[in-house]
Amino acid sequence: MTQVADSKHERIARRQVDKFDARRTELAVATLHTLAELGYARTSLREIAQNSEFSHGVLHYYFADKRDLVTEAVRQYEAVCVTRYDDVVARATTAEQLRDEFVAMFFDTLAQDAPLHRLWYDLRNQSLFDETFRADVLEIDGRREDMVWRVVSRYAELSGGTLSVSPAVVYVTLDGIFHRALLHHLGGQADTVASLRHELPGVIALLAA
Amino acid sequence: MTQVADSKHERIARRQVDKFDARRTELAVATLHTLAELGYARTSLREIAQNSEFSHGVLHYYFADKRDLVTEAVRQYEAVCVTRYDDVVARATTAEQLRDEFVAMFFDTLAQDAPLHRLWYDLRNQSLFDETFRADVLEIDGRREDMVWRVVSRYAELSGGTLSVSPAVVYVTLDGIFHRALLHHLGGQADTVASLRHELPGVIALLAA
Amino acid sequence: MTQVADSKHERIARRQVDKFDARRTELAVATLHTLAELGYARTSLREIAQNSEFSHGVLHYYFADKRDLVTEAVRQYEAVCVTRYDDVVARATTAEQLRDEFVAMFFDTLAQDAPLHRLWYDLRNQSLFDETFRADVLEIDGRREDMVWRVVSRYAELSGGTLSVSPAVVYVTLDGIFHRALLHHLGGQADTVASLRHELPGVIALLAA
Amino acid sequence: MTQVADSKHERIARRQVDKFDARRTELAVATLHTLAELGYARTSLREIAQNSEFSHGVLHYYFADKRDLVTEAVRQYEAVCVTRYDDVVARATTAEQLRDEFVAMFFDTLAQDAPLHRLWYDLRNQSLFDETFRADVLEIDGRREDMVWRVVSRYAELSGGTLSVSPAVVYVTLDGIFHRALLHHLGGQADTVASLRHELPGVIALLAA
DNA sequence: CATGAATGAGCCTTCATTCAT
DNA sequence: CATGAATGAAGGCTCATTCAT
Repeated sequence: MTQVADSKHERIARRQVDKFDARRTELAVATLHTLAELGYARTSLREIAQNSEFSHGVLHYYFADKRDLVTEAVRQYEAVCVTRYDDVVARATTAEQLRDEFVAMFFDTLAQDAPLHRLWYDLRNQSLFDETFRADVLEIDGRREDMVWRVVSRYAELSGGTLSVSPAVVYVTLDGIFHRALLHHLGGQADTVASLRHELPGVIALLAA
Repeated sequence: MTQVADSKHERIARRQVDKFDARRTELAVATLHTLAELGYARTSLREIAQNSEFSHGVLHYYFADKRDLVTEAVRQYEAVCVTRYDDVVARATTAEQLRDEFVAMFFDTLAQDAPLHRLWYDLRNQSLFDETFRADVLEIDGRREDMVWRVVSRYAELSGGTLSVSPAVVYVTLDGIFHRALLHHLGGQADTVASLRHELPGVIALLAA
Repeated sequence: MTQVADSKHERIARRQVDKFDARRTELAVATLHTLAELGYARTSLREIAQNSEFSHGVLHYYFADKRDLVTEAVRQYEAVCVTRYDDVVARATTAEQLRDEFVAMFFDTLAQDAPLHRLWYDLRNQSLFDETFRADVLEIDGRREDMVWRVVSRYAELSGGTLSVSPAVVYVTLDGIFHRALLHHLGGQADTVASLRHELPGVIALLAA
Repeated sequence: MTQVADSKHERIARRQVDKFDARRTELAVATLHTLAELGYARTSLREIAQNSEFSHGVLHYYFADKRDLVTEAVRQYEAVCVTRYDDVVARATTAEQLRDEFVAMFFDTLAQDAPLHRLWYDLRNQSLFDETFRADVLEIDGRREDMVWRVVSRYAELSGGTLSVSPAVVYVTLDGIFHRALLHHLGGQADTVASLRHELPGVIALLAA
């Protein structure tokens, strides 16, 4: 009977853990939007709570502190942002198609998800000062690198080219272009963004010559 | 005699303006260090003052507000950081020499001035959310781009190569490498930094093939 | 059941709103006393909090800013101070009784509530410089005028006299006497106050001759 | 010789005292304007200095502290404001003329010197909280009372009427009208001011019936 | 579990005052 | 004498965090 009771307790406990985690995730997602809007330093827990359907007390119930909450939010970002181009890679049959679809999506998400992207850069930057997020940031950065590498190496494959630089360099180059385009996009300088868009195919070709 | 008196007053006034500006600069430099240590969001005026030999009231005496102070601090950064490689360019007689000295200085300042560099990235990031510093940031970013371009175009000249990408792409590529090296340097991952160092000459060669 | 649950929520919500408002009022009253003691310009939120049983953070929890708090405090004052003589008017059966009870209460509240009255004059004065409170001040001033008019017109009615001046002039005259009496009361000049008291009945008679 | 030297010293000392006082007066007058614009509580010594041709250090040289300065400024106000109607009284030959000229000047200075008048009320109000200015305020108030009394008693003389109320009541009535007119003037309610102007002659007649 | 009342450290800023020059 | 550099107390306000209900 004890055994039965125990397993019942276990089931309940497990279910509660699930519920707990589900709620954490829910709160983290809600957090992500406010965070993206205001940036890490300017976002208060009250603000987050007000933009959600929860009280700010509940944030402290589910998260140890602000860092814990933001860390969880970053992980939610990760889920979305490290596989973005995988479909493009999967369905591409020619190098040109891959390149063009990649470029299109690249600048599409730039405009669509600008706030979310700047949050990513914000948090990656925090990790220069604060170890808290560093491990998560490095992991996500690695996955983004992998994602980009999948695109460019597939491009090389399709185009018969060879990659002369490391995944790291490929990543920082494309990410650098993205970052700069974002900066000018937010600054309202559409022409600079357009120049970068125009130049991107050539850069890809250069990397995988 | 009035004239004499006037010119005396003028001399005094000029000297005082000089003194005022000198003190402003002094405080801006002190600010820069605290800022570099803690990051923009975590730096308070009191902290800055405590790291100087003055009271925090002095900061308000010399600067209209925090924004004014930080802007001035950024300008101090600029003075140092947008001409760093000019001597290297000036004295280089061969492409190899230019490239090697550039790489050496690149990783030297990375290690030496890591806090200052991360501050730069921090402020550039702030400008994604807050237009306060955006104009200054864009201007400095432009100057950094020019600086990098001077290096790479001189390299192409010496090596007889041609540059197939724009200054913007050259900049974001090298700056992306720098940023990533900084992130790993601060994360204690010396091996990643070493890889990037090892790869940098090839990247330069690729850009100016 | 949803309905039941909703109405339960509503009841809770209502109760909380009540509690919230009750605490606001409580704090506004506490504010009023500190304000009355020190005057508007010399009263800080920290001081107000210290004279209450709460921390100063609470003031910011219940009030948007200092202006909001002081406005609420003024409204508490209003509730007390614009109907003060209404009972006297209601129960008076003869002009003499009305006049005498009015005079008695006039100098009674002068002595009893001197700090509160000087606060009123202080705030009315602020509104000469700062329009923040001007609307509230003008409204309260209007109500005070009405209150005084009710007294004097009832006096005229009972005495068979007629009022030859406007409510505004009646008000400024009696309020002027009050203000001066207050000034001398606080200055310790009891004799001047006594003179004014002695003369007040005649002034009322003159106004409603 | 000692005596001669002494008397020389005395002469110099006297002259320096004169110069000292002259400078005090000069600074106090300059102060008055800034004070009138902003009100007592909102006026900083820096602001005063900036609106004058002096440095703020000099204010501390000539005045012990802010109160000392403001007290001196009030005394400058006094010089102007307690004899304003004396010429009107002196030249009046009929009651109507006196009354009309008084009313004209009354509302003229109201509009012309509104900032100065509100400063007076501000300082008179400070004295309800702060003994510092009380003696000066009471003295000035007494002189203003005398000034008003000279007008009204002369009016009674010319019109053959008798004054049935004390100087104090006459003063507070007319001053009350002035204060209210000022409040509405600054509040932009010209109609209320016009009503009061229209009614003022009747009030004077009533007081000196 | 969830709420929101309450706390108090800390931030930016203002300002009277002191004092070396 | 006069200046203005420097100080530090104090003010309004924000916010992460705690905790009774």
